[in-house]
Amino acid sequence: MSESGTNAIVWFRRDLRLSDNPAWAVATGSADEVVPVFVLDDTLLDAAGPFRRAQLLGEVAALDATIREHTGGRLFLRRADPAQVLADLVDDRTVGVFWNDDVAPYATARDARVEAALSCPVQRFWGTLFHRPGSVLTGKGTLSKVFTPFYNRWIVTDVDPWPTPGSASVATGPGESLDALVQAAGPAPLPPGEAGAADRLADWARRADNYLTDRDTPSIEGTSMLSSDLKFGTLSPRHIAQYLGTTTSGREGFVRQLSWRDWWAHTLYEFPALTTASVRPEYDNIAWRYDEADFSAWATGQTGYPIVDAGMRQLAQTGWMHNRVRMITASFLVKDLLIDWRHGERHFRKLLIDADLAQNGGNWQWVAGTGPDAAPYFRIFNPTSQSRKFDPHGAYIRTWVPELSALDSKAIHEPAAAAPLDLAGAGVILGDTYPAPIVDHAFARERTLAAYKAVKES
DNA sequence: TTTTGAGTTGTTCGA
DNA sequence: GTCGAACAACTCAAA
Repeated sequence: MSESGTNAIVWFRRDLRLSDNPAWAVATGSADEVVPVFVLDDTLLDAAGPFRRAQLLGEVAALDATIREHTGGRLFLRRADPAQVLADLVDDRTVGVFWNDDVAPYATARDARVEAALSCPVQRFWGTLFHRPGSVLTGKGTLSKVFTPFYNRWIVTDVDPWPTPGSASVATGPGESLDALVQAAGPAPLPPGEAGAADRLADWARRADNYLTDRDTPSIEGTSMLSSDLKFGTLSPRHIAQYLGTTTSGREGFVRQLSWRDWWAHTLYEFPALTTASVRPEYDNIAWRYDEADFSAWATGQTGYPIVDAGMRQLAQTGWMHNRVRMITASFLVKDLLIDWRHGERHFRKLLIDADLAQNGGNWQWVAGTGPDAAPYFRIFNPTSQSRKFDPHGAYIRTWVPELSALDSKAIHEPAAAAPLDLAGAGVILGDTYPAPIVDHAFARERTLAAYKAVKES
């Protein structure tokens, strides 16, 4: 740090980029020198499974490299309590600490604590969202509980103008080394940093026109693959939307999904218990069953429903799952096994590279029918129909459930109903090389309808 | 205040 | 095989 002149501290959290970052931009225009800081929080690190952990560490290392390349400075790294780290950095030359806010309850509590511990001004921004919470409201001034009215407002809401970066120099103190942690975690699953994100966005722009049709086919790359960038903030949602435009129905449909992201974030900000309590409280009275063996079969991809097993194995092996299959597997846990959605939410949150409290919690509540604007409870996915419809040739199943790969495209969706000769010819022995279904869907469907109906009538 | 219309991604049944 | 309607009835936004 320079011996004289003012400085501004930028606390990076889940906005791991320099471009289109309001906290960074304002800070670099507010002082002679900027100190970029990242604090590794063991609470968050421990909550992350191996994939997100490796991605996070890769992103932090990449941010350091970007700062070095573009400014000659270094990211100041510490593994400690953020309130302590930041309070120690502040001195009488510090004009302020700058960061982009996060809607997660852990983050809002932590940030309040940090702000209280600091003796200098704090400037907070909403660089991780398209529109700030509270800025997209119904005519009555409330957050819409139905998505479409939210979207209709969202799409016509003016964006807050974001400032352009200033010319401050960047401090060079690197703090602690991450090398040991990075080495232990292994390489990031996705090419990290703004460079990796820019490549993914450019790639997506070549495919986005087909989004509305291709997004439902898990065997092809029909989705953006930008979820990790939105999680870690290597891309801003505004930049994504601006880059893609809405000139085709596919692009428009994708930008609509960015609106869903804001809606869930705004919802979590207003309802911090999104991952622990049903938004529709009557559904917290459902008589969930918790069967350890069933949950384990689901988590490890051994349910006997090939599309479910394929998805759960993709998650376990890669830290990512195709969106259509996230719905199918989540529906299976809740509506076929009648296991509380919160168990599934936690499992996904642990393993997903892109796990985001608002998105994961909101979408689990959507699947379970317990959330705002959720699927009606009687709309129960049939995993076999979903499989036939969205993986018609079984290509996705064959990739992740190789013991079924020799079955033809008719038999592969439902091995338990296949002819014995077909199974034998494909080397499949139910209950041995591949599990028999752990539950009968028709029975499970009736069981779930009854359980949901029971709490509505009480 | 009352009314009206609409609601991410489904399934099943019967014609 | 394809199509439309019923499912079961509710909540919410907006006029």
